[in-house]
Amino acid sequence: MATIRDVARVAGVSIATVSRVFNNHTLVNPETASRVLEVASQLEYWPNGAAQSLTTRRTHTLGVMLPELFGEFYSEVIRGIDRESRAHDYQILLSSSHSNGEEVLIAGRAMLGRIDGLIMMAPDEASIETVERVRRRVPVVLLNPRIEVEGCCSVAFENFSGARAAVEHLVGLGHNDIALITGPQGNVDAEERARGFRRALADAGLDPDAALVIPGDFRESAGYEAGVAILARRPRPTAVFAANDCMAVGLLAALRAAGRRVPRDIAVVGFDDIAMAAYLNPPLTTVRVDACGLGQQAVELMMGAMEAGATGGSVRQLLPAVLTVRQSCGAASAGTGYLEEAAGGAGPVRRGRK
Amino acid sequence: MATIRDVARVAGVSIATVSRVFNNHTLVNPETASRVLEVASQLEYWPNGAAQSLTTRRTHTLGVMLPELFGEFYSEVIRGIDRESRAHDYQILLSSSHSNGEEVLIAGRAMLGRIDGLIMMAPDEASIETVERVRRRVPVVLLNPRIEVEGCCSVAFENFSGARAAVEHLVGLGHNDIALITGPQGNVDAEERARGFRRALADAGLDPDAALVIPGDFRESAGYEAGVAILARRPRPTAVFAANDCMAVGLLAALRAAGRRVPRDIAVVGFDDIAMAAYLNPPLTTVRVDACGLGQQAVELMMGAMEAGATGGSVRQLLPAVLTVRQSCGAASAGTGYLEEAAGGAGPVRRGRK
DNA sequence: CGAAAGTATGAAACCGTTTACATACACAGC
DNA sequence: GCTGTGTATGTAAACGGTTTCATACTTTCG
Repeated sequence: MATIRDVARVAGVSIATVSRVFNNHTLVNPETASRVLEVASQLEYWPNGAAQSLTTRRTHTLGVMLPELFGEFYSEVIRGIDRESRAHDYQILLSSSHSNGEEVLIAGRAMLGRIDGLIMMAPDEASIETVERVRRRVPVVLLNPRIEVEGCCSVAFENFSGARAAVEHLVGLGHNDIALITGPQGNVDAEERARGFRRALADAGLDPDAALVIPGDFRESAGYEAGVAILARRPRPTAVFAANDCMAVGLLAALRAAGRRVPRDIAVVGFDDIAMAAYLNPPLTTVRVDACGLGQQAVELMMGAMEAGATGGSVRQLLPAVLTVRQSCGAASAGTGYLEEAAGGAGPVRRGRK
Repeated sequence: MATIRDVARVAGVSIATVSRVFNNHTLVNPETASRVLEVASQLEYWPNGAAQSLTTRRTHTLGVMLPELFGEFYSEVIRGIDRESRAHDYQILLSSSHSNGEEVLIAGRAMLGRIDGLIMMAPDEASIETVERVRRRVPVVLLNPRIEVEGCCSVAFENFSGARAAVEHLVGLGHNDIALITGPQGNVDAEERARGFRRALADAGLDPDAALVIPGDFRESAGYEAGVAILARRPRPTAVFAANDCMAVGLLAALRAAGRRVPRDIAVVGFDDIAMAAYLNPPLTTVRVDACGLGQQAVELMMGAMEAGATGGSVRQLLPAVLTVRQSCGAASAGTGYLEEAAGGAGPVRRGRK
């Protein structure tokens, strides 16, 4: 509760001097300084953050806005952001699970004056107004943006080429009736992955429009239901590409419940490479994206943008999405997925920085 | 960049009126109000958060401090905090991965004046000073505290009884040579779980000191190494209790790599019930704790504490830890763990709120 | 010895809000 | 025509810091 004034009074100096001591700005008499420090610690004086950022216009805080905080992917992103922010001495102000543009606007408003920059995940049309308004005061970095915004940096995954590689792999294994379980409509990642799926089929001389496409929503339950639908289909597809791993998990469960063997009866490929993918039965072939790295990249771009101020251009960055072959696609001949990766005596692998 | 003064000037009113319009405080002439609103939107005026919290002394932000942001457990906790905060219109200021007391203190200092309350995870001796200092200004809620702090609410899991139930279950299945893989030294959860382990053995007439205890650190790799050590032991334990699921995952991998079957050769029980536990091969018997619920509870206690101000007592809350029997312990006779839970046509279960 | 340069500190303006208090006006009741 | 009551708005003082500029006191040096 002690303010800078209290410290000044007790120490017998002016508030300017106290401020100088705490920001070791200009040279202060060492004797005075130690006296001030002494009094400050006695009074348990801690500078008030709000007041500081009001005058300095710096908050040492990064705003983070997510559409939802659901599933492992998002928490990995946050972990990446958090880790990198800490390295740069920034804290993060989190606001998530906004379902519509109005909410996003309110959240953005609440952040204003409290952040030095904003990292926004998967902005869509509804949140574009917020982005524009925030952008006029602090730098904004977009994660997997649906639409690029003039003057904003962005980081995204190579969803398209990742999905294409996955489906090409299935085609290469001899499959020519491949089903797709899509992500939620309107989701960029989902759409890009669907586009990659179609392109791979087309490139292989197959008709994308003839393929079975089941709408999903990135959740496990959607995968389960899709599995039921796929099993009912005649002729039955010989392979399925799920637009994310969560749905692949549900799909595997549905197939198992029906007594089908994977990959013998049906091959399955997912997307994301979540932590449990390697532990599934069978280990899931999927496309690996480094969610944590995405967050880190975003922070690094942000640091650059803050340094450059309004003069900096807007960097667009693409992070790789790499096909990771395990057993659910039927390509791997031996090993257990987990062991393959863990082998070498070094113990289990961890997905770490970069 | 427009301030309240700009709006006032253009609209031809005083700043007080503008402020009143935005806080729809006392009655303002509707005509004046709409004019102010009009000007404000034209000027893209957004109130400055830092300035607001300086005068009102409310930030609508909760501080969250974690020792590390690693593994699914923590991200679940954050999700719970985030979700509940949003419901109460609070944002969260996150600061994590502090390795020593000094860092915690700095982080706490940076938060001061920016938060209305602090939720601190797993505080130890090193961070106690920070807690004490913060506590003098805003309410503090402790998560799984190593030491209770006078005047702080806290939420924790019933680690002790959960672990005891797990080990009792193994004993009930006929095991009398049970090994323990511990968590990191100094971690409360780890120690409580170890205590539950010993108690269960003692209650069953077995000597806790005779049991094989392997020090771990909650990471997968520690579980793997522990597995190797356990297999080398003669006579070989017939069951293992891992202090968390991550280590159980590593353990299972080590056992599989050595060609041992679980639970036929060795029974395994974990703790936490992370998402992948039900998907492991075999599905992992473990003790379920609701990490997300922990976060939510913390926020609810915080809301109460903020309302009560300094007058409120300090609530201590315990959340249940429930044994969840799957197949790795050898008790379940049929089903696949996943299917058992997912059965009923309702699709896969999700761990949701409460 | 006096001017110039350097060091240590204080006074006061400012950051962008909220809010207690004062003021101004309109209208009712006597 | 006063006084009393509402309503609508303005003035100015906080809130807790940072920072520019001014001031006072030492040194240094020609």
